[in-house]
Amino acid sequence: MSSNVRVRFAPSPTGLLHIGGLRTALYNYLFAKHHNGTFVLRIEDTDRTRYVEEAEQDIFENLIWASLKPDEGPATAIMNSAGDWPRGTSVTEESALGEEKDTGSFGPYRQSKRTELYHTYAKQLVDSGHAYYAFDTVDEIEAMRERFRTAKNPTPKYDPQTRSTMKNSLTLPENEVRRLLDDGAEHVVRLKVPSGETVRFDDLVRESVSFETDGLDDQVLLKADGMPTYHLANVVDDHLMSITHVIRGEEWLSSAPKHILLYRYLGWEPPEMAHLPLIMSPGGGKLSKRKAEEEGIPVNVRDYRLDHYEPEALVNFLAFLGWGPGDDREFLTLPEMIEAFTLDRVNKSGAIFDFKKLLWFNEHVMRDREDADLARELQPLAAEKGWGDVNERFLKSVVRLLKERVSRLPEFLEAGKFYVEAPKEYEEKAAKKAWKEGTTERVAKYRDRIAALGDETFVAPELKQILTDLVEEEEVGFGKLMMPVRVAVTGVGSGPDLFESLELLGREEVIRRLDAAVVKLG
RNA sequence: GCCGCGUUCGUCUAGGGGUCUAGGACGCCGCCCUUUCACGGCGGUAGCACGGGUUCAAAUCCCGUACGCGGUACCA
Repeated sequence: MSSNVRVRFAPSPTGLLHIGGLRTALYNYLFAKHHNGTFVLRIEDTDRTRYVEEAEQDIFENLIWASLKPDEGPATAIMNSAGDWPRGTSVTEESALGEEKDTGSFGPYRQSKRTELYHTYAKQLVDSGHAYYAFDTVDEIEAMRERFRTAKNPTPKYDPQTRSTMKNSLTLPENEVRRLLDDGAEHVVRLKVPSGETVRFDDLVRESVSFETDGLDDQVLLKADGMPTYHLANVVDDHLMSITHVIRGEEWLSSAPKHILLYRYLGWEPPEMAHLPLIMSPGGGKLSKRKAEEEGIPVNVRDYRLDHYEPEALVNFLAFLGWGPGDDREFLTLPEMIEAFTLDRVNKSGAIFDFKKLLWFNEHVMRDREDADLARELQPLAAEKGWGDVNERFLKSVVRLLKERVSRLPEFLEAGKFYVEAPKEYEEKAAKKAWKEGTTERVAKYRDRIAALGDETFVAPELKQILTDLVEEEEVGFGKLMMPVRVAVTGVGSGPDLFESLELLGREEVIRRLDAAVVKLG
């Protein structure tokens, strides 16, 4: 049973999907699903100068990777695909934009394909006296700002005061306006903002918000290139697409009153609005690409996908940046989040991106996954890293031994490097601490005893027993032999269970490494 | 500058007049477990921005200040 709740995620294809964008999408998705509603994807490609070819594709891929598949959206191969997308893989080639039909009946879902609509409504606004044509060039507007600029007002607006000095259909005689229009003179359509009014609305996150219209400028609705601005397009589309709730970032709060005015002048009921707190950089300020990367935080969702982060972890972490279920749970599956999600639990203040906490979520998700599953995902990475044709069974053992000590999938390859490659050198501190008087002799003895083991008996319990017996005979502590063996075999002083590791390496390899260490460290 | 929004441990948050000597989580520190390191378990550290009100009572309501953030484009 579906309700009439309809929300949209409306990114602009001006760059790769940003982590903040993903959170906005997530909250929209959660809200929609919580109410059995519809999650719409709309591409706001009205800025032709900033259009980035690969951006749209990137948005689709990453939404699907994060399990936030839109119910309605533009026509693409990936949108029409089954849904599950392989973790951590780039799929650009295989999923090239297709010519399939849109999913949903409120399309087209790309604003660049809806321009006639915007012109119709812009015309309607002009005819009803709530908008007007303006013929000023960019230079003329700049000159106006220069003219009215004062210390108190560094950026004069195009508003009821200044518009009377400009070239527009409010100041020009009617026949002149007609002539300019007929001649195809470059022009824009501007919203005629009233003076002396208060626009108030109830934000679902912030409650009552109000603005004085005197603080607003005559927003351009239709640009000279014929494209609408965000303001017009978003209002027209949200209405035509029957969007019931607009859930977007706080950076839009300031323009909300202009939207309210547009709904009013178009004679439409505005949707409910919810402005989400921004995701902040640890150093302060909106988490911008540059700022984040300076602090070592990737901002593109693609980076996380290609780096094999667990999508469930990223989603869980992002959900908690500005929202919480209200109880003590920290780990929630997507269905659990859907169940718990309400806008009144969304916070008002910005949330700083805590990278360590993301890693904690990632570790948790990884440890919950099956060894075989992780091994399968690891295999291509291992091959890439030059691990040779290691089989899945071997990788599964590596995963089992290392799972509790890595934060991200690729780290298996670093932490487990010694499983495929003998140490070239020994960590100095560890070697010095392990290799003392008599060590060489003891290691040699251990080497000889385990060398005598058969293939079936070269197993962890046996290897441990032999070492235990030997330290007893030698009357030394367990670590006096265990640590040197560990350093000899792995090169470092810490790591996963030694005997399991020896078993996995196999007799020949272990003997080789022990011999090498006796020579180098003895 | 102007407009708007915000402010509980370092961070994410619970809390919405008395049950708050403010709860949980990440991080950090310590202890335990242990063959090392981790994992895990236990414990600790640390916070209501400030100043005025209102009230018998305020982290919670009101006002102001400070600070932070956003907006101030023919970008979204």
